[in-house]
Amino acid sequence: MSNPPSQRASATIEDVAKLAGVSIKTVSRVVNSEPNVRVSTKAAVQAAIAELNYQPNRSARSLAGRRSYLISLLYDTFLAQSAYIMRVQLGLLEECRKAGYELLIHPVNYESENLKETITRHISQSHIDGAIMTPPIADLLTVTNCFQQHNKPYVCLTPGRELRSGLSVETDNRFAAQKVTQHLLALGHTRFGFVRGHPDHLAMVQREQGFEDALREAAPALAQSAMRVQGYNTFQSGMEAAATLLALPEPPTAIIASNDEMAAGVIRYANERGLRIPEQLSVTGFDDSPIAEQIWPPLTTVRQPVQSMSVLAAKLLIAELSGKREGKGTTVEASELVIRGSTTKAPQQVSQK
Amino acid sequence: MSNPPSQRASATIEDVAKLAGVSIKTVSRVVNSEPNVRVSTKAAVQAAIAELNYQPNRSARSLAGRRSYLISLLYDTFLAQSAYIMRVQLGLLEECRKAGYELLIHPVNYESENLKETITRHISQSHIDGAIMTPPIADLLTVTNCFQQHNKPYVCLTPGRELRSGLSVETDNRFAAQKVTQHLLALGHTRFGFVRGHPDHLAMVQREQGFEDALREAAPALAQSAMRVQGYNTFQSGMEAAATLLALPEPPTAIIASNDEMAAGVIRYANERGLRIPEQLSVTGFDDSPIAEQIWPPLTTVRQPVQSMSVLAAKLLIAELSGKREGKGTTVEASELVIRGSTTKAPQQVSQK
DNA sequence: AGCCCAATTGACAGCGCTGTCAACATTCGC
DNA sequence: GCGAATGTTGACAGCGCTGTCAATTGGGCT
Repeated sequence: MSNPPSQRASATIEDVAKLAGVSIKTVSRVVNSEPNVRVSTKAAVQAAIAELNYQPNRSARSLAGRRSYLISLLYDTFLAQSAYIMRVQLGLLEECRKAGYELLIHPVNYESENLKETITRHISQSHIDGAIMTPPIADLLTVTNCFQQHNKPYVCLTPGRELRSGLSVETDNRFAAQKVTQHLLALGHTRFGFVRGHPDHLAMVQREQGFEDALREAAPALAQSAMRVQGYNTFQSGMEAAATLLALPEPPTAIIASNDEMAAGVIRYANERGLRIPEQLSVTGFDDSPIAEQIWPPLTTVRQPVQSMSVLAAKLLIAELSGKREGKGTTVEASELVIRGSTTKAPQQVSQK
Repeated sequence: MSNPPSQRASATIEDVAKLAGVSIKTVSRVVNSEPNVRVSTKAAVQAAIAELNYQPNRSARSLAGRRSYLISLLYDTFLAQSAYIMRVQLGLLEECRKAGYELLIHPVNYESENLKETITRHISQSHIDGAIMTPPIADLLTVTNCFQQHNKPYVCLTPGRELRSGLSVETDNRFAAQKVTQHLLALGHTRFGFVRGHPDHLAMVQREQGFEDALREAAPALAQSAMRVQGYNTFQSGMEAAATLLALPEPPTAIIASNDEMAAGVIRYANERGLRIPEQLSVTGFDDSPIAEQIWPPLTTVRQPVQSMSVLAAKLLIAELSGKREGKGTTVEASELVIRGSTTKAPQQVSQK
């Protein structure tokens, strides 16, 4: 005879409590998986929740409690168009949805003067529970300190430095770059060009170190003669780097780019110049972003488990928020060399030392 | 002598009220730009707000009032990795930030059985004020009806159908496709291949109509002989479409793909087969996504003002939410033909009718 | 000056939930 | 079988803000 609560836009905790014949607080306990609820009570409450299709109100929860169930993804505006960030978003979203969190997307300019204020404001205004960030944001002490001060947990994806606090999910950039270089060495290449990544992105520096490691290990002279050019992670900067490298009197026969976009730029430039790839020039990238398979020839690169890393990052953060961190804060995921059509044996050289 | 409120994590409306010597409610009025506040009072309150760096608490606002300052972006999981969605996100984010809104990212599977429930739950649980959606989600009556029922405003980006209610930002797909086709006709092409877009994405159907329009206008026989192949908006499906088209006894000399990813797939397939582009085959895309400039040869395509359209969509929605809709709900933005290297004169034909 | 209407302001009751704490129920140890 | 320890439950007071409505003020007019 009473008004069915289903008519309401959404059932409240009170409706559930009434239906289950318990107090509001007990429903709250069940919803939040708190201990000390009798099994039979719990079942009754869950039945009521299911019947009313009850969804806790996030605003009320956030206002009353200490948690907002909001997680933020921070990245540089620069990356905003990258396939990398899309994959990160997907991974995070997947995990957030499972755990009942919402994801807030926050591109910020990492070079901005008032970055700290921007982030402080974001933290306090949006009431986020924690954040996940990618380089170069993750590499800024200003930012991580800010989170520390606010006592908000955060997870850095592939930070390029040791984290004083906070969690991280990393990958073996240096080792992977070493493997790429060794792959080219094994193909007989001796004249190398290296396209550096964005200098503020420390993971990029690690890639360069791996490159150096491999060359030095093979022959110090190689490291000597290899040419390094600065790039900025973009397709355009890859083209420019290629222009520089291929204009050398003794141009390289293999170019290692610190990411796929730049490698694609190199290939594109070489194509324009009529260079045949890989016969006349081998090119490698890093990341295995979609573009690696969409250009011709397809790119030899390093596959980063971006999506699984993001899922992991979300899991770490959510575990931390739930107060049940398992194990240590840093997790390393392996990457994998993917050999495609952009690399082959070095062209015949005039001489051999 | 009193404790400086700046020590607190964040100032509350009460702090501001005290400092300005007015009531909480008056501060609320100023914050929400409500009328009937004396200019001098308003100034005093604003000064206090500035001094305390006060940020209203979104949760409290949302709980007490009717607005959550949360907007959702709905799109199909399918699109989740596309450059298109990235650009949409950027545009929306830009505008949301200006207006103090947060953006919630919601990829959903448009083929899912319980899509309606998923969205209903999203609306009620996250307390969103409104949503912006892209096809194919925007083309589903189930979804738009759902928003209508909940009385939540929404904006559709390039919906393929007349909207019964709701706002939209559109572009002249049909006309643009016509222009592309005319460009190829002017280059002397007579054997056309058309790669259809995803059938559930109605804007893609409009593109096909534009193609038909142009052919019929030029010569009905052309429309007769043109070959249409189904694609699904992906690079991969573009490659498959190309395989079908180029295996024909009389393969086309020009292939019009309904988006850039598929066009890139066509070019990639042609490359693999050793076909020279554009000399032996002209290819066009649609959208002007980044890939258009990253492949070789660069793609002749139609530039969609995606970012400005998204900004506009956000503006429309926010205006609607603020109760001050200006003008009508549908806005059409112009697109532009961008001629690059993937199209040229038709190769010499054996005969001419 | 006196009266009325509109502009301006504030008191107060929640929004739906969680934290605190006290009340009550059950179990354990001996 | 009794007190203590523990498990289980609910009453209640807000969280920070907005909506409602009543109180107060200021002007314009006669």
